[in-house]
Amino acid sequence: MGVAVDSTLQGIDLKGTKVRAPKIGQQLPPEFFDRDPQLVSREILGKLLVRRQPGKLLAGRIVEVEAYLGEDDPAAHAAAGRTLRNSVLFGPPGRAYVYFIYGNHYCLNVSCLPDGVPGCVLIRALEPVIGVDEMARARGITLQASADLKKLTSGPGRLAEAFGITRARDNGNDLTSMVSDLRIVDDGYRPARVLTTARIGITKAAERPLRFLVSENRFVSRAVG
DNA sequence: TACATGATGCCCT
DNA sequence: GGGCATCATGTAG
Repeated sequence: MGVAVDSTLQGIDLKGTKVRAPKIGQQLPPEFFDRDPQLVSREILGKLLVRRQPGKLLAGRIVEVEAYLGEDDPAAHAAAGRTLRNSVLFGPPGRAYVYFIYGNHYCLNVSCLPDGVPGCVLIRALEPVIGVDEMARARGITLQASADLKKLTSGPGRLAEAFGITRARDNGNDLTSMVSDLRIVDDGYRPARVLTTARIGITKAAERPLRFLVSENRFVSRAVG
């Protein structure tokens, strides 16, 4: 293997296999997500997405997200109103909204705003922090060069696969609950600089600056420019 | 019941 | 930079 991993965490086994439930950081409360998705987007950058299961611990730092609003946002799944598929968006804040796209990929969002008001943040890229080997296994990738790390979680479909996120398993789960195996925590890290650009891969309302990313971070799905 | 679509990623040129 | 796989979902008929 021999691949170096940039990490701001210290004293943690990066392979994540023999870690005995370390306190990674502070659990984000539901109130954090009970706000405008644009504000949540900015502030969720730098936080850790954590998957904790028996014999498995994964963590990745959130470095790129997009905000999706309500009916005033034509690109949002909530724009056409509530359906069986998007009902999580209309529920309480801090829940996982997972959808299946292009017959191949899952994407993870976090619901925002109070119960009854739709809105979410799409997690688009992570910087791998804990459990790199497990992520590589899940992605079917052999880590040989440092550049291979970027293939693990740089993109919404990629990170979902690396973390084993599926609709059947995670949709509707409370990311702010201590008993949930998928959570978002704050370990104190703060991005030095946040950039804002147009959202990626959409046709409607494509000009709105609702994509947020950590400046200078190599794990974003697409460089600015 | 049929059909059009898509908040992607991978492979090829 | 462009083509395309692949299927759950929503909507029209």
